[in-house]
Amino acid sequence: MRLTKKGDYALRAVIQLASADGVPKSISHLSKVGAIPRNFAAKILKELANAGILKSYAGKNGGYRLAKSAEEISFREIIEAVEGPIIINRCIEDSSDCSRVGFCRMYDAWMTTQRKVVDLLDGVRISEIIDKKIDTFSVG
Amino acid sequence: MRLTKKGDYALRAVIQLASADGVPKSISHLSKVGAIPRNFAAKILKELANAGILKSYAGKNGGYRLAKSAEEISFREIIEAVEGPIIINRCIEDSSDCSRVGFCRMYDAWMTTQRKVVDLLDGVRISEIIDKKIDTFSVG
DNA sequence: TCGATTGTGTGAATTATTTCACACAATATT
DNA sequence: AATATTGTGTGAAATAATTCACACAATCGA
Repeated sequence: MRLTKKGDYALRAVIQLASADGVPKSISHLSKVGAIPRNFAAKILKELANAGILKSYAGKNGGYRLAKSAEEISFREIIEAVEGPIIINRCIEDSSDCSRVGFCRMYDAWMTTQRKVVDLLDGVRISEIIDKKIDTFSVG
Repeated sequence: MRLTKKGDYALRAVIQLASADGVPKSISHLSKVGAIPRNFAAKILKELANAGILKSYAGKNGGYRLAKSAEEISFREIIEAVEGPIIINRCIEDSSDCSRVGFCRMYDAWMTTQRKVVDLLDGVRISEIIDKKIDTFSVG
């Protein structure tokens, strides 16, 4: 019932890039400034790019930048990109996993709760974080 | 970002007991009917009792029953009883864990989101599940 | 072409979760 | 009181998930 470090790292990186004005930032830089282990950062950034949140540029002066505007990127999108779909209870994901299919009275309740939580996280946009400018500088 | 099996099991047991009209049900029975490994069930039920959600009765014909009404028991309460406090992001729980304390722009956003999620889960009451009577019988 | 950069795949280390065993304490029924 | 039944508490084995390192391939810019 908590965000993994991977998800946290992903958020940090995206926040960082949202403040970069479209200039690509390298894995090493994002790793350093976000306190993310280098190779783990590489894997995470790659996944964010696969999800269409970031865009990668290879070669010198390359790196990652946002693939769309900060208004269009939500907490949910980032979290799901690296952690997989937000599934509040397994039974929603794969009911074959549950021997009680068909007569479990919890299913509807979970479906409803699930949707509410996802909507909630979908409502939190990266732009909201960025707008709260803090003079201390950088690190998302 | 998902409920553990332990939390799921806890919910099942409570739902089951909420339909038992105050008659104590044994660990073995709850284990069987809820498809919960026996000793794991014992541990979970004990924790629910410690949290004041259930009440235990030793001896023959003993077992567990609700300690209060189904209206007073929420998803949040049950989940927190067995999984510990719902902490959506570690930094909220223990900021010393984060090297970025003081200049991280995410903290406020997490605090707000955290509160919303907890409120949401607190709003889901066991009675809601029970009220949706299903003829198929039992197992929460 | 050279050097800096990203992409990929494997797997190990670490941590968390899940499961269970075992010995003991408490209670109710007879 | 005896006995069967229930819960209590500790801990540890088994599994699964998470986190990260390493090595090398591919790509771009100058």
